[in-house]
Amino acid sequence: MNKAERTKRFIIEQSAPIINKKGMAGTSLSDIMEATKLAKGGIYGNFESKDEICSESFLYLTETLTQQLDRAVLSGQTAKEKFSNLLNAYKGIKTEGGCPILNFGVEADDTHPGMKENVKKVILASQKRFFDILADGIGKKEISSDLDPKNFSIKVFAMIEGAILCGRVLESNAQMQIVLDAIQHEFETYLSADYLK
Amino acid sequence: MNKAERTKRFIIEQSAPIINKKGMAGTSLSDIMEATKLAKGGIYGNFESKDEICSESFLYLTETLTQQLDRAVLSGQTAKEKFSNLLNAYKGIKTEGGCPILNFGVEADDTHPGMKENVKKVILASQKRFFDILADGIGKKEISSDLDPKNFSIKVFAMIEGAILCGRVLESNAQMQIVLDAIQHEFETYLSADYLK
DNA sequence: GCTTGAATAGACCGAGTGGTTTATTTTTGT
DNA sequence: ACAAAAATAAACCACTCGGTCTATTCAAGC
Repeated sequence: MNKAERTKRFIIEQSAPIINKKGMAGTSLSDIMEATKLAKGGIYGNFESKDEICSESFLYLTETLTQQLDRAVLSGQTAKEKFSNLLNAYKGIKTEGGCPILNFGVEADDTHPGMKENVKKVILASQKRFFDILADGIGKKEISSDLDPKNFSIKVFAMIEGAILCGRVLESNAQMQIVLDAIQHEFETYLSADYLK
Repeated sequence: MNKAERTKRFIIEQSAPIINKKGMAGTSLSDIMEATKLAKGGIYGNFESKDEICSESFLYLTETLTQQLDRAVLSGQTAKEKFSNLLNAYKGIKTEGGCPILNFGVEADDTHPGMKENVKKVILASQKRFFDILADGIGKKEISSDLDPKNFSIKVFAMIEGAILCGRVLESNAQMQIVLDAIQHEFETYLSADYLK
């Protein structure tokens, strides 16, 4: 990684949490300059525009998140373990400023069609992460085929994002805990007897 | 309602959907001037600051919403009817720019403590609307006491807000429909036999 | 170790920001 | 109809915005 690449990465690392917190419109170049201690030229030598910094920040944030979640899934053997680990990973995540899907999604939906496409991809990938675990578990008779993996994935993802919102506004993790417990409980009702420890 | 009050209301009516769409930071005075066809003096004669317009816009949006939802609840006799009507009302709502709880909540959480308090109240009131129906239904033996009204309200609200986010970003109502159907179905499993038509 | 090209700081740009003031017009109560 | 009060338009304010440009500094390849 040469100097330019290192600087680019450094700028994104410093900017991403700020943009995630204050929003794209709410973050100014001077915010970024202050966070990076770089002058304007140093920023624009590495990026075309503020928009580009926002895009790459979103990518950076979601990649970090994806890594954590994927690792949690991989650390499980059975579908039950994978699902539970994934759920727990969502609880453990500590992205400064909250979930970037929520933050960027809400801001982009009416104003930034390009960014909306990025968020769209991440939402579908997040739901697919649940879906794959469930579909695989059903295929292996670990999970009852009464469970509709598509609908359940959608429901679980919606619940988690909603709980993140509530958690941020209410300044409490209580509701997230309630939601995750409920999901875990409902999931277990679909487990085949052999897998219910 | 005298002229001043009418003008104030007019400005809020015109501004609220814009702020709901573009966000507080993303909406400029000139946006509001253009929407109202008023000059800057006309705006600042009626409001102290842009912040005040944002606050009153949020109040206006949520009051409108609250009315629709409360009306849906009142139009039902039994807990089952009330709950189903409320769920359906959420589907029918057509607030320009999406749910203000989501929009304002996400933008305010890290930057506007006052606004965050406003959103907090509306979230709790929204959850309470579900809670009251459920608690009442349980009291009247219409709903099984196996259902925890507090946890279920939280779960349902989170799911709906998450589904709104997905609907906006994915530009489709499909996920909202899936989520509402799932809630309705789960709710019905708790209905006492007498009330299951 | 020098040359070359990349990286940087900071002055500068025009446009737009939220907000104020003033002079004028419009509405209102009598 | 008229006087008082409210409402308005628009010029004006200082400041910040995103973005450009140039002169200088830096780091790397030979």
